[in-house]
Amino acid sequence: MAATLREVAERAGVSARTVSNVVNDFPQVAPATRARVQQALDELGYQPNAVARNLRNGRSGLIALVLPELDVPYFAELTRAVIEQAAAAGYTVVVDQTDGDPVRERELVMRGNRAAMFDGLIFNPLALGSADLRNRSSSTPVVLLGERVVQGGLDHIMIDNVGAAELATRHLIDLDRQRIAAIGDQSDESRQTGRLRTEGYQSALRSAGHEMRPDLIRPTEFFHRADGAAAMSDLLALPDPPDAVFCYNDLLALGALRTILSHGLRVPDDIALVGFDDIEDGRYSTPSLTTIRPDKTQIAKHAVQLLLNRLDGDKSAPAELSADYDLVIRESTTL
Amino acid sequence: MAATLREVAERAGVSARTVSNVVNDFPQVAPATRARVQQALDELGYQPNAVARNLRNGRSGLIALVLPELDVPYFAELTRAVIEQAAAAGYTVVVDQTDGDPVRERELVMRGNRAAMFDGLIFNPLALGSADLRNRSSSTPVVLLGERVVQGGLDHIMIDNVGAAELATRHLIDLDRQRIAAIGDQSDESRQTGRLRTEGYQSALRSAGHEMRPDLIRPTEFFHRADGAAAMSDLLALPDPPDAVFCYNDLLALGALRTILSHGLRVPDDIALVGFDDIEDGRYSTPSLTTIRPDKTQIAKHAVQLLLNRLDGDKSAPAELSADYDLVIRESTTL
DNA sequence: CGCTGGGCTTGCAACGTTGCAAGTGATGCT
DNA sequence: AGCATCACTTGCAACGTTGCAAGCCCAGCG
Repeated sequence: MAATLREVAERAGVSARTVSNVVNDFPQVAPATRARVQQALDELGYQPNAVARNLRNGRSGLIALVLPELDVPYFAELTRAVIEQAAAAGYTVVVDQTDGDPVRERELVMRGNRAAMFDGLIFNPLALGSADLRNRSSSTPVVLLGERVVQGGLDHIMIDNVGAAELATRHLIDLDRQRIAAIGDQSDESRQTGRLRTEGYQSALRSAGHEMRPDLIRPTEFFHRADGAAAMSDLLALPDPPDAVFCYNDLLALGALRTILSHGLRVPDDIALVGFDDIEDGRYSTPSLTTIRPDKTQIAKHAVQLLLNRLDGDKSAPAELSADYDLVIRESTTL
Repeated sequence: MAATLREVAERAGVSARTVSNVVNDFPQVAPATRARVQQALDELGYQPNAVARNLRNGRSGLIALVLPELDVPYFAELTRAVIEQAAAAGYTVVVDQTDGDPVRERELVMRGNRAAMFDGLIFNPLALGSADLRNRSSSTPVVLLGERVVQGGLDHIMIDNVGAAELATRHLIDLDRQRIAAIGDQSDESRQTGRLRTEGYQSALRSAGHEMRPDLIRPTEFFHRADGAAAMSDLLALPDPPDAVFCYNDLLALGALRTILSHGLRVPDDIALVGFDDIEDGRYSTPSLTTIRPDKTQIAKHAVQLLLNRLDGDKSAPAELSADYDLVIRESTTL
């Protein structure tokens, strides 16, 4: 069905090469010829065959974005930004979900036959750790997103999790809260996010001279609403429950919020709440959610730019870039 | 860097064709040869070049999912389902966002050079109407999602919007609500969703003998939280405000909920609320949201299956499939 | 011992595109 | 008139893969 260069050439009475020159806007084509070829192109509705092009010039024009879950708002918003950035550079993004499954992550990132299709990868690991990533056999360039799993050796866009968690916790301290809990700690070695945020949380408490109560640090398996709701139930069941909670992401906070409200308590009057990620849901909850806002556009921009540099043969040392963040104060911490 | 068939062949002392036979598990290869080739494959870490393969057999293995916004939860959840279904069939999904911009929709779906890259499209139109879609010049098969924009002639997966809206409204009637409002009407010809849901809403009111008050039907430009919040403000400002609201999607309902609560009113005591889509946010809001739940997995399954059939040369008449839905009753309508 | 057949392997060509270098014809200069 | 120059156009080859049909070699049979 689709017309080829050769067919257009025949119709216009020129060579395929000349048609190619017209299609690609090469200067060395006589105006008259160009017009004639253009007409043939239009008549046949010619569309360049992307696959053949890609084979010819050795690139597929495709980059893969590999992340845990697409329907988690933070990732959905990040994905939007990555797609936009990549499109601006003429690249197309394929999104792959791993559900945090190490087998799927390995398959997609390490050597999966899928990999041969992509010029590069942007990878937000959940289960895969340093050991895995270090001996990747595939030569496709990767940029990592998220906390630092690998010490050097790979391009990486991250946020200062410790600093951000400190900022969030200090905000609660400044509100004169005495029993500040944390939801989202993770002991699992491969999941650094939780560990780093706990580090920041503790550091803030310590420098404010607060008591450190291990029972106020609640681990969760995932970062979903359900985990936040369950952890909050546990906290409320304590003999001496918290008057403030720092949740390691907004979904946890929204789950916790639901539990608090259904216990007849008020936010922030009884319990103040801070989240992380600044997803849209938190801007419209009641009360709206105070949160750490990472600059998602900047993350996407850096990631795509870094990857494109590698594709252009940039051989410089692996980069580690930190994205900006700030604290957005909303109703959940404002009396 | 990546090894080619020829290189493997040289190393194993056979022809490229034989290596290809091994890679593709063809039966006609002597065990000894197979073993030797396999070893060479392993040693070189051979990965088939997807682009060359695709050129050879005329398919790219790529389907595009074109939708308005990826970071709207309904679409994110739908996208997850489509990716899973497509992956099961060996296809890779490229997600494209149009932001409801008719120019971008046209570019992507009608003839954009992007289109030549995809074997097929799954398209959820927002701005493009029947007139546009009917004279598509591209020969790439399309399956449409959403309300029926085109009368026949194209494959289509839809929900019975009128029936679902009737069900939602009847639920509010059964609660003895007297002044039932609707948020999300759309006059724009190309956006049928709003119109159809209004139709169902009105039909339910009519058959229950309820008064029809035009001032209780609020149009919105988009289906975002902000639109719901604004429309709800207007409704509350009426001399005779509603005691129940049917919102045409969950985001509108969450926005409306926020407005209601911030006015010191209670849900469902003062105002009962029903949404549409069953996004996860609505399951964790306070109160949780009664909503129409379309079977997203089924939608994705039908869409992918229908598209794959077309790719396999199925020439049967265009199909119009309706996905199932049901009413999920939660706190926003339970006293 | 020669011929047939089957098991296994191979070379060629093509998918649609573009880089390269060579080709064409007309123009201008000496 | 002859030659260099220029503007434009072309054919060839190759990207890595696989369908096709032909080829090779050995076993088995007459």
